Amino acid sequence: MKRVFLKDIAKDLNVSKTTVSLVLNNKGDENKISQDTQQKIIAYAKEHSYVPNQLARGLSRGKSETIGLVIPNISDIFYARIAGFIERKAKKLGYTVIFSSSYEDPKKEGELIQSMLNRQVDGLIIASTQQNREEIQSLKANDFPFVLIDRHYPDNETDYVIVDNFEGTKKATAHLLSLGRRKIGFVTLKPGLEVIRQRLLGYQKALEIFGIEPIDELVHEVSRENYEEETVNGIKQLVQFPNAVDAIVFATHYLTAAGLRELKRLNIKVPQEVAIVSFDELEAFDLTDPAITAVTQPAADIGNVAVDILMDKIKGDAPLTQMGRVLDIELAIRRSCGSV
Amino acid sequence: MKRVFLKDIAKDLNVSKTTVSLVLNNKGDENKISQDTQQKIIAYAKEHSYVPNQLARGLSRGKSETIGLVIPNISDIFYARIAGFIERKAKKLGYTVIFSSSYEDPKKEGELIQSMLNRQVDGLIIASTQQNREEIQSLKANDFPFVLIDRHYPDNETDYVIVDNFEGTKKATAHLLSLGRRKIGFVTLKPGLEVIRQRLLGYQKALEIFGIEPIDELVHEVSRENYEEETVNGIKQLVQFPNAVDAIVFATHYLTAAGLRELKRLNIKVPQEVAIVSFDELEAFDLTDPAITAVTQPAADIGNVAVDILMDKIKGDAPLTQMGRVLDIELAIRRSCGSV
DNA sequence: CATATTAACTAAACCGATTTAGTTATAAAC
DNA sequence: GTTTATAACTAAATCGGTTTAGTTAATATG
Repeated sequence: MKRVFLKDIAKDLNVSKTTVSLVLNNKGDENKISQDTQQKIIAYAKEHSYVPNQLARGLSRGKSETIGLVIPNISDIFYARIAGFIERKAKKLGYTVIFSSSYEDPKKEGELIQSMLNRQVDGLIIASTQQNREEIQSLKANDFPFVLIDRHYPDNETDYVIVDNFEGTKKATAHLLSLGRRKIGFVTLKPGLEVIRQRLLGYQKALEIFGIEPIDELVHEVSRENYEEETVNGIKQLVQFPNAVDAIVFATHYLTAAGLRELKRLNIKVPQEVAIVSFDELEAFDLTDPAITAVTQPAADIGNVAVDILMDKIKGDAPLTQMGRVLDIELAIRRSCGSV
Repeated sequence: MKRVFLKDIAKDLNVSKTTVSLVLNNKGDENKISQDTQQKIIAYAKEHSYVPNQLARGLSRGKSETIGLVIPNISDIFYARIAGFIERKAKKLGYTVIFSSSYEDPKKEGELIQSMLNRQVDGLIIASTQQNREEIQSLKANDFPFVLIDRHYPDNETDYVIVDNFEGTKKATAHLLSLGRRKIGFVTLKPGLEVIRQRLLGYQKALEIFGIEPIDELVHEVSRENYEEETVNGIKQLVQFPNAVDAIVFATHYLTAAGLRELKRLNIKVPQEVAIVSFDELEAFDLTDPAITAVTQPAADIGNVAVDILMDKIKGDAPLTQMGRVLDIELAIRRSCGSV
């Protein structure tokens, strides 16, 4: 039951640590260790269930077989799903994942990245607050393997895997417009994130395509910290504005949930009076009353592609060019937009 | 920009590694290092943004300031929420969290635990598949710090933080009964997990209290791998059984979602024809049609208490007795049970 | 003035692996 | 019968810290 180390195996079998290490790392043959000795060592290791100390191994090899995941919030189902795919794929490749949530705090994000570097992660996957250009650039300058997901620095040449946010809200808004809605509100987060800006632009683009004059008051921006209350206020304004909206696009799943909650409280019929569409979704959005039309994000692809790219980087056989991958999003059409 | 090590600081300042190490670990005073020297070292370290290599430190100290989290599935919002609280609290205490999902595979769970031990985690938080009694017992035998969450081995004396599953379904079922429902179905997972057994027992207990004869056919057990299809079948059976049910209790959030989906497809009015109650919930359960009455689990408490107990263990100042904490659950009453 | 004490350090072992640069004994080549 | 090659190993350095057991010089004590 007591732990056994390389040293112990070596001593007990009267061979050197070197030999044991080579054999257990499958380098026995190439180092011409006799089959006999190899068998002995392997058998002994198995019997005593030897497992190498990863700290020691990591220290001496200069790598840890660990990748770091820095996201805004592991409790957000969107990131939780991505984390699941990343973990599964990483594990398959022999890597362990350590994660930390930044809660959208750039300072904290910087610390987390540092702390992961101290822990000698071999690579990083980051859904950045996008306020850490320095930090990211320094990673790049040091040729440290990393991939940005969900959010990237558009003018920074890095590897990234994101979704087409612009196209997402454009598609969503256009769908509402094509169904005859004309006064379309947009409930979103206060500016700061490029993804949020893209979603706004997509919304505006759709209006433009349909020849609708955008009205500033129809765009309601809430703070992340106090989004529930502010969304409530936003909805109240949007539905009583001199010319009230006949549809609302929400920029995130939680804004949608908060918004729909308030619409119900106000007894506003969805979609008859106000149709709604959500960017991103929660798991029960097909069961809500009404079921919510939503832009769905390919969490599996984001996670898998990110790990793929990162592994290329870590292995060093990555193409020299930085790789940006913009994944398509889909619009899951349900009752809340009034078309079904 | 280039990394600096203890050695470098020592050389540049003409002091020994020992002195530098002591000072940077706040042991300067107790080792009577002069204020002068301390200032010099601290200034130098800050200027060159020295950060210790955690692998080296971990190796030599025999601990890693890392805790391992083994859960069934990080993408399940229930575990994702718990993970968030664990991470936040752990971080505050200077610990990093590494996580892995077992996907309910006991073998995999065992490997994950091993792999975390190799990585020299200082402690483990495990939501076990409950098929690894050996592994857990061995942890305990070796006095390795760990806490079970969500699921525990009832006859194994370990620390754990769980919720009162029995009371949960009992409360839920009793609520339906008190509203006059008499034919109550139970859609649950195939046996295997103690938590699932407890939920079944709670359901049965409530029936017993109300003097209702339990009917085997009203309990429908589905496999985890194929739960969607089997839940669909289960619902079909439950509503057409010679004497069809007037209510259904679901044992997990995803069974509820699948079940409600099917009830809607069958155009069965909820709660008029069939009332439903869920054990555990999804984020939009208050927005579904109808809003779903659910037993809510205190994810924050589970996470926080688990970390508290684990830290006591790690610090070694834990009470010698094993600590079991059974947290209360609440019933969030919404429209699906027909009372509102 | 010899001895004990203390302040301010440091050399070197150690944690548990990996890896480089050899060594030794035997077999093959000339 | 040397020399060369090869098979089968191993000693020791290394990774970057922590920590134990001293050392040295200055000061205090009797």
